[in-house]
Amino acid sequence: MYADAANVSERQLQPPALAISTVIFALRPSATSGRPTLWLPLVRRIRQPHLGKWALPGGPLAQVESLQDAASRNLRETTGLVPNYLEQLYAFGGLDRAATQRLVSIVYWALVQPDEAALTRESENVKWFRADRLEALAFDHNSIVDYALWRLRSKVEYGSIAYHFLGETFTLAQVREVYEAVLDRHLDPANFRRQLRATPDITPTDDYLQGVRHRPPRLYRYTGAAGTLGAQAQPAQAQPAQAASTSVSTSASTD
Amino acid sequence: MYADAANVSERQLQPPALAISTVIFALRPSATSGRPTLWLPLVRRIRQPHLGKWALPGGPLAQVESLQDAASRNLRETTGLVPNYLEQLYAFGGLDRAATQRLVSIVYWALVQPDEAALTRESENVKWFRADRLEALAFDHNSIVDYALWRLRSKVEYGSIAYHFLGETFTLAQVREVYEAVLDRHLDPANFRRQLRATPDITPTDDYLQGVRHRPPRLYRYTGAAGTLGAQAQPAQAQPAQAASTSVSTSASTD
DNA sequence: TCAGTTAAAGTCAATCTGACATTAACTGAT
DNA sequence: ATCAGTTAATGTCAGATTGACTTTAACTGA
Repeated sequence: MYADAANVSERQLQPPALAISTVIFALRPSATSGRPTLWLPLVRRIRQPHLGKWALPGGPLAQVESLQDAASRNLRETTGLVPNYLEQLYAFGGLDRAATQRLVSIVYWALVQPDEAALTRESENVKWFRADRLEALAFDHNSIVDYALWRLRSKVEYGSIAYHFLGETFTLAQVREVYEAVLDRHLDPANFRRQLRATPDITPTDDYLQGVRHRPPRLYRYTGAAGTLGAQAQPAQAQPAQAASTSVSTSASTD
Repeated sequence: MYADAANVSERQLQPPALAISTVIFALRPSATSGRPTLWLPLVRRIRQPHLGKWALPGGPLAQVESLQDAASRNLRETTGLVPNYLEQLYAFGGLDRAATQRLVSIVYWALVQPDEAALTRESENVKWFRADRLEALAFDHNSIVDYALWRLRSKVEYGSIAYHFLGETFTLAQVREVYEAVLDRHLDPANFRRQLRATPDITPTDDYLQGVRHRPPRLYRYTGAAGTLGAQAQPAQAQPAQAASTSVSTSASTD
């Protein structure tokens, strides 16, 4: 649309191309063990460069939308997903990210609940992959996913984003499974319970999960700050950092 | 150079303008109390929009440099500063950040040591300001500074960046003063000492600070991971997140 | 009714934290 | 030369937190 007729010297004068991509995480049962594990959806490249390889969903930034809106819209268009957690990850701008042009990618990361993830418009060119068993992706997308995984792990250790993997109500064991899948280690059920019961943001309901072949566990609900974190909240601002709850409304912010 | 002759419909087709800015922090003694407080350098706008207002140092991204190199170069050119800590803060891309054009700013944040800060090329158009007493800045730079302050505080609470405010060797009391200035609260000297002595990254030297009118305190040295953090290190990657120690070399990374 | 399973609550030692006390080492003033 | 003032450095102790483990509760399916 604009980079096609440019020769090298003209290209020098053009600003770098700007793209938005998103790393989306969801928990799905492992094919083998059945335990929940981290998965992410990728789309197949249908043009050069890297034609045929799998890549993060993404696209150019339209003039009339904010960065987060661009990420949200692109996600919906390419995969059908509407995440309930969406936050900026990092701006990648290395010189040799793309062979044909100077490309700066502003990357977001998102969490979706299992029922949402099940609605993905999967196809020949859109598929879910296990996050820990990725093949070679297009561009530098492998290292971007690694960085997103690192960020996910540190945020989970901090506290209050694990609930975005779960539905409205959940058992404490389900929360523990999220932690175990993300951090990749076993946690003592009794101690984990004690800690969760000590945090004020997670409230017991009067309901119990039915249909299990043992004592029915109580259901809980997350009642912390709106769509996002609790421990270290980001400052109330006009446009920036905020991880908005797009399940309510993409543009409705808390201020 | 490129946005000047464009009418509205042509502008729609152009990619958003890309700029790099940096929030630089240093500790300087307060004019009143003498205690160290947070300061940052700003540059006065010499063109529209916001002519005459103070703003974060920044400028356009050149085609041939990485994002971090662009931040580093721009900093050196506008203020003369060469920070020993430089990390990406956030990409700001709201629709109404600049009146005349769609502008996406990738903002970095930096820490400089007092002796480095003293070398600033101050002038009519470059001045240091107390971070907690800022007037109305150009664009959305007030909220960007607020966000950078929030990030600085959370990173300091975590652990190992406070040393980038200090020189090669330092007393434990000086480290405590950094914490107190950044977190803005009093810390018990005895307990603070106990915690620092427990971390392996901070090693005692055989030297003592001379010239004080009381028992001379021992000097320590930071011996943790290279230029950046220690507690939660970012994954080894080709281009991205890394906060590089530019006092060694901007491009020399650890991998 | 019993075996199997997980929920839920409790125990206990080890560790960590915050508040505070004590002693050490220097300077500057009398 | 001694003393008051100041901060360094170490120690004490009660209360909170953590990790490992035990016990009892509540369900299902054989």
